[in-house]
Amino acid sequence: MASMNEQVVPEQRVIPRQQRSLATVDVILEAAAQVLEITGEAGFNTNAIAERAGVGIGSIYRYFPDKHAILVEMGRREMARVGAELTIDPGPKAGSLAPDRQAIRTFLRAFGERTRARRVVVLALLGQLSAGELQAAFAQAEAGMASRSGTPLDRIQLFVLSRALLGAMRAAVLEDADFLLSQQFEDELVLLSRTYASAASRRLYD
Amino acid sequence: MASMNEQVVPEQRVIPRQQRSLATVDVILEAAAQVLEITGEAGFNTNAIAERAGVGIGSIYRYFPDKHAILVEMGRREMARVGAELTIDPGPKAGSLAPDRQAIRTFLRAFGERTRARRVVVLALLGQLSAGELQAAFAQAEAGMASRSGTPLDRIQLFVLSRALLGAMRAAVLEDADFLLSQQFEDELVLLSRTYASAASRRLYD
DNA sequence: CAACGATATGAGCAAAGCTCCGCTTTTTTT
DNA sequence: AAAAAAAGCGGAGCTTTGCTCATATCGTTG
Repeated sequence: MASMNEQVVPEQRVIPRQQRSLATVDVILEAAAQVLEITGEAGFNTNAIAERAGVGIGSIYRYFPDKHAILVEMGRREMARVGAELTIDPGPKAGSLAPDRQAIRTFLRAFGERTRARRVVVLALLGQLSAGELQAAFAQAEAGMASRSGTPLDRIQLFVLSRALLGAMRAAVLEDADFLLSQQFEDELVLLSRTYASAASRRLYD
Repeated sequence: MASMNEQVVPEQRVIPRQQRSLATVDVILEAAAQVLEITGEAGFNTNAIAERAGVGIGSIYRYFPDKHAILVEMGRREMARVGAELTIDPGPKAGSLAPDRQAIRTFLRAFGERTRARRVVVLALLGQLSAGELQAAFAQAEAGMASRSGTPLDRIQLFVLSRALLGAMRAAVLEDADFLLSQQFEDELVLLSRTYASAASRRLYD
């Protein structure tokens, strides 16, 4: 269903070809983020977005099939930022168990930073986007865990590990946990990942 | 904010006193569930609910402050069913590590059963209800983990453990994982819980 | 049975998502 | 460079939907 190489437009809408239209899309998304920050989710409506962006409502619906798609694209871009930090991430050469920990820490910090910068936006995205819509964004991180050196996990184990980590991070953001950016929280997530991966790869059930 | 002893009515709405009104609330909630199952989230609107329930729209708003509150109450009742199974749960007498595992298994199975019975409803609830709205429902399970015999966890560790488990279950339901009711999935969650709790209580960071 | 609170109703209001079609700008064609 | 075609833009207004409110009926109590 999802295309792989266009940058911007979801679903059966027009693909922008001129620079003008790409700029319009950017303006709309930026306005949407601002509306969200200023008026909260309650005031997040298409008219307000159009007005703030200085474009007609029609222009929004030229590029987005519906209002929700705006959120989806915002999420995609937000997560791309976080994902980018993961790839830039100074992957350790020494083939120890280190990759996990480093990736988790990087991911968590990038996540935390975005939350600080755009709290309401991240909240809305985590709250409104479906699992599938967020999944693609996290696929990168998941792949990282899979390709870890010494611990081959099957698909169920990989699922459990990635969703458990995501669930803890998600909850910390949504519930506004004061320890989101703390050292201990990072440590706990790393510990969780490490202990489970180790036991799971050896299938130490009971 | 939340009251503690009324059974039915959220927020600043009228508390029903006559049997008739209690029945009305039940009828509305059942109709809401049916509308959700039949027409999906798209068709989940107040008019449809009222029509299916055979009551006026006004009657809905007599007992629910807004549409979302209907979902919240549905969630509360759904979770109460799951929670009930937890308390009935044959808690093991021998003070081993068993409580966790048993609770997790019971919880997961009850969860899975409700999902089979009312798939769309559970999906909508997990998708639409906020963390805080679901939190109360899971408080019981969390308390169970806290009062486990030999492993004292601090609040961050408890948060990580409970949200990680919930995150994995939630994702399995939302993403329609085929292994939701499988033995291995249960085993993995128990393993996750056991390995992390053990290491965390001894603070084995790195 | 009178009177009053509790319960029920549904027309209709207000707000918001979204369409439609005419207008303007940019690109392509000849 | 003019004309034609394509792409982009706008906003009045249609439609849906959440929700209110004035009115009517039911149930209970003295």
